Formats: sequence, structure tokens, C-alpha cells
Amino acid sequence: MADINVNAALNPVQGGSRPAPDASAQGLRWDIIELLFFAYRDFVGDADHVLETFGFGRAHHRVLYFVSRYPGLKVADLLGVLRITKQSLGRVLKQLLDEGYIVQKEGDADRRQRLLYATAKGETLVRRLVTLQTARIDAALAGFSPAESAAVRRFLRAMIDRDSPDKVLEQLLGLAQGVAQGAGPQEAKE
Amino acid sequence: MADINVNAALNPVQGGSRPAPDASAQGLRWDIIELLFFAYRDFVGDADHVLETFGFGRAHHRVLYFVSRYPGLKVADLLGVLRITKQSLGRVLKQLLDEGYIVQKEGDADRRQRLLYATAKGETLVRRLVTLQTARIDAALAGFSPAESAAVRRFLRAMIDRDSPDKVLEQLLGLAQGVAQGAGPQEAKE
DNA sequence: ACATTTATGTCAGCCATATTGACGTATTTC
DNA sequence: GAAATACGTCAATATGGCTGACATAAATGT
Repeated sequence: MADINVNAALNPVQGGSRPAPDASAQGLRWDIIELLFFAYRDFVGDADHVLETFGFGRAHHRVLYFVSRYPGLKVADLLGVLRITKQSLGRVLKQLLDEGYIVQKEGDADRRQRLLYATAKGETLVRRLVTLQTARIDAALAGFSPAESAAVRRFLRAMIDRDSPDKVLEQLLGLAQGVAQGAGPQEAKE
Repeated sequence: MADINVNAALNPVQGGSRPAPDASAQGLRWDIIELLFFAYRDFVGDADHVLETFGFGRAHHRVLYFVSRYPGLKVADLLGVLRITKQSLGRVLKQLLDEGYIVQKEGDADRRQRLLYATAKGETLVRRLVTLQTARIDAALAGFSPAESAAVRRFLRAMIDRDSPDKVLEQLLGLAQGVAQGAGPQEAKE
């Protein structure tokens, strides 16, 4: 019933058939923009549902995820990666510490640092979330040739700012692809 | 200086070299998960900067975008697409109406409906944002063969929930790929 | 040794965006 | 005429960002 009107209205203008009023859609990537929006929405949605049952939000997820993935992360690094302020991080981090998902350890060389590590409890939750999201990714990549999967990866990598003020994670993404060993800031300079 | 410690800590554990404490990382897609996070962050970041100068946020962007792309969208449809509540939409939509980016028209068949349309002013802003994001996508896809681009698109499509309660946009995504004409809810059933 | 810088934490308050619940109003439908 | 629908809105609340200010401990520089 409602569907009748829905369908009447729901023909995308720009990428579709109509001549498009003003400038038409010269080479604009409406399709990919939209696909990214929905893909990401559903991708994070997987985790959101689980997190809700823990009384956590996306902020907790991001913090716990990166701490788990990069054990010994400094608070400052985390701030750089997440691009949020100390104060914003403070709240969520405190919760994760209080509830035993993360622990802090004094830095060896620099005792001002509070290096962050996920506890077993934290690792368990992260793994659960990663497993969920992996299932979606696996399903999406089902039937893809190695070349096609590689193309997807290359695309995502190329979508990321190279020249960002991150320092930290941009290097990590250089690593994340397979360089894993060398700790140097080389590579990933396109 | 800080980089020394950074590099010491920043070896990803799961996908990397270490044996990984507990379960190891059996087939988990850490890399793609991370790539998606950063890719999306930077992708929406493009628009965020522009929107800031207009006093708008992401919420405004999403509303304006979909109204522009699917002229005549009903309020209820928009709520379904964005997955937010009427109240949340209300504020943002009111601003966009007040400032002349969007107009409402009574539905022909059903005069209770307020069909939404972007004004020229609204279209201009949307186009600017889409152009920005298109530039990033174009850059990312530079040098991709048609088959590789297609793989990227297929991946993104496959990441989206098929069985979602959206009705609306899931059909649109069926359309968005090229079916554009038929208004039927067929296709895209994997 | 003392001053400065750095790494971190924290207090207080603000803003944007989301939520739920309740209610109002016009319009369509049964 | 009653009920359901499409939409708007009021009020209260939560989350996750933000800025500014200030505190403490440890490292660093002169």
C-alpha cells in the first residue's frame, strides 16, 4: 500500500534515467557514495547490537579495538588514531578500565606513559565483534578471485588520507598490508 | 623522538607475526575492518569540513543528500533510510527548511504527506559535497580495470543487509546499480 | 639544580545528535 | 463516525564529541 507511493518517488535522479535538471551528473560517483554509506552503516551495526548488551557504544568499541590490536598503545597514540580529545577519550577509557576490559602499565623507558593493554575479558569481547564483522566481510567476498579481493583492499587503502596528521595509524596501515615486521616509517607513500 | 616508542608499540598483534596469545587470528579480517574504519572516516571527513562552514553537521548532510537524490521522498521514507526517529529528524529537517535548502510539497494522492525536495540552493550544496567525495573515489579507483572497479562495487553492495527492515533503500540499492527503471522489488536477493 | 616540556588525568560546562514517551492535528480508510 | 496513518512537536534524557583550565609526575634542557 505505502509501497505504491514509495516506488513512485524513489527513482534516483542523478545516476538514473532522467536528463537531470541543471548540470546532469557528469562523472559523479553517486552510486559508490551511497554504497559506502549503507555498507558502513550495516557493517558497524553488527557490532552495535552486541555492544548494546554490554552497555557500551561505538566509542568503547573503537578504543577497545585499537588497544587490543596494538597492545601497549600509548594514550597519545590512541588520541591520534581516533582523532578525539583527551577528555572525550577519558570517559570511555575510564569505563573500560573500571570494568576490567583494559589495563594500564607504566612505560618502561618513560614512566609517565600509561601503556594500554586489553585484558582477557577485553580480548574476548573484541574477538566476538571481529568475528561478527568478519562473517559479513567473508560473505561479501565470497566468490571473489584473489585479484578481486586485492582490488577491494587496494581501493580501501587508497581512500585513506596519506597526508593526514595521524603519523601513527597511517604507518600502521602501511604495515597492516603485510610489512608487519619493520618498524620504520617507510612505505605507503603512494 | 616520540616515534621510537610509537614504533615499539605499534606492531599489530593479530594479523602480524606474533603467535598471538589465545586463539590466534584464524581467518579474521582485521585488515579490512581497519581499512573500512579509516576509509570511511576520511571519506566523510571531506564533507564534514565543508559542512562546518555552513553550520551544518553530518545529520544535515545525510538528510539533504537523500532528499536531493530521491526527490519527492516522504518523511517516513527518510526515517527508514536514515534509521533515526522522527524527533531526531525534526530538528535537522526544520533547519534545512528554514534556511531554504529543502522545500515540502503536499502529496497529490495523499495530502497528509509532506514530500521533500531540494531547492536550487540545496542542490548546489549537495553537488559540491558529492564532487568532493567523487574526487576521492576517482583517485582511489585510478588505474583500476573495469573488472576491478566492478569488484569494488560488488563488494560494497554485498556488505549491505539484504534482509533489513528498510524496504525502501534496499530496493533503491537494487536500482542504484543499473536497473533504474522498473519499480518492482525484485532482484538483489543474492 | 631548577625551569620547562611532555604525558596523562580531571573538573566544569557546552553542543550536536540520538533516544523515548506523550500528545495534537489533518487526512485517509474502514 | 471511528480508527488508522502521516506528520509535527513538547519534554526529558543519554552519548559522545568539544573547549578551557588546571594538576601531577616524570623527563629533558641549560
